[in-house]
Amino acid sequence: MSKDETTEQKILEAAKRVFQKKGMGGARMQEIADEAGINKALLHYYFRNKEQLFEGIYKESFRKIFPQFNEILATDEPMEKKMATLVNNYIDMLLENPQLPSFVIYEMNREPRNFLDFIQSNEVRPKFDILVNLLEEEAKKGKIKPIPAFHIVINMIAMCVFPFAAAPMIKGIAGIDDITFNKMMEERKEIVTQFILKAIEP
Amino acid sequence: MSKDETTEQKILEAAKRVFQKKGMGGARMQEIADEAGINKALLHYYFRNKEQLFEGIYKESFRKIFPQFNEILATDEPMEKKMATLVNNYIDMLLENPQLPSFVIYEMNREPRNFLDFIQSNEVRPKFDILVNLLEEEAKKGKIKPIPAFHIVINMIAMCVFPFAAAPMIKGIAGIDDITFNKMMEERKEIVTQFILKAIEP
DNA sequence: GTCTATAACAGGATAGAC
DNA sequence: GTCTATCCTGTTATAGAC
Repeated sequence: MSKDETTEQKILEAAKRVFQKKGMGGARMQEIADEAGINKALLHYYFRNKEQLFEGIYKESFRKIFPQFNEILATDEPMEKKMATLVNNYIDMLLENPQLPSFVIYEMNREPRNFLDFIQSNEVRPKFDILVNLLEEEAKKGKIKPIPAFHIVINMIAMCVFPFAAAPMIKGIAGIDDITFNKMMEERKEIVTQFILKAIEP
Repeated sequence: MSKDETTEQKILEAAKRVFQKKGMGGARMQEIADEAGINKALLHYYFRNKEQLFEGIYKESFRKIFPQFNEILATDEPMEKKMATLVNNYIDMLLENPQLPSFVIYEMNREPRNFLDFIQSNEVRPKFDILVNLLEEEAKKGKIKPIPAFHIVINMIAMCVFPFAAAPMIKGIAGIDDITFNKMMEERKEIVTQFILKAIEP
């Protein structure tokens, strides 16, 4: 943590770590203050209350976890290449933010209303339909199997995201450490891409 | 809720609902008492404390979420049939316990040590290795593609479990209600099975 | 902006009557 | 077994000095 960060930045980083690990309910303002190297009062000086601090972190998580397919899909690469890039980028993002899946899954289930309000704001609305449309077109052209496109998208996201959400289980059962786990996830980029492309071959 | 349930049963059912939705940290003894139609004091009469009540619910969840592959895999059906049965049974269980994935994912990330202790007790230890072994044998025989078997198993579980963990997102984005969601998950039994079998064809 | 001290409250747990 | 009332600890939030 560099020393010339502003206090606000330090707070936000600390809050991110603590909230992502413990969730809104389990997080403690004291712990966030400690992590940021300040005290509780100053925390409240910057963010009136816990709720407000949480909202910021929560929204930021959406921006990352909902892939913005637009740029990738706008290229004129063939579908196979686009799919590979999507999987690669998504797994890369998750390697950098491994706590994101469990955090968002917990919060969206704990307070679905809150969650739904967020994703209806234009700012963080996920745009799966672009990918769904692409797949449907490919199916019409007979270039892929006519599986309902929505399920293909869910499968792709599931295979990318789930291992991170269930990381403690995978590490525990396979008996591997963090470094080996990360290597495994690197491997998955290629494996998941091939798995999907093979599955949707006509 | 039938009226001749014992109080203990009512408590356990209420606790299950509340804990699965809110987790250990977010759950309130008051809320569990309300759901069970009793008061807090009586809750403590039956279960000394929150921790103890929680542990029971948590362990029970493992028993359900870790498929005991043994019986299914012990049959002499062909591999394709076994895979189909696994996916069917797993999705059926999840349709009956839709909150299970998000609950277990949250708790295993919140307190990994606790989680690891549990799955090392023989009672709830998952037995993925049986399926891994089967797939490796099939690969040796050249009957399936030589993809690392561990990844195939993760993919299978991911495609079954993830949609339930991320249900609020799927419902919100697709704009569907619970009934439509459940129908979609029924659909997935066949779709996921075919998706996997196609993907691992030699 | 940052701190110490403290108010205000929520939530788990217990005492004791019935 | 079940209730009401209460205690006690931990946590959020604020007041006020520097």
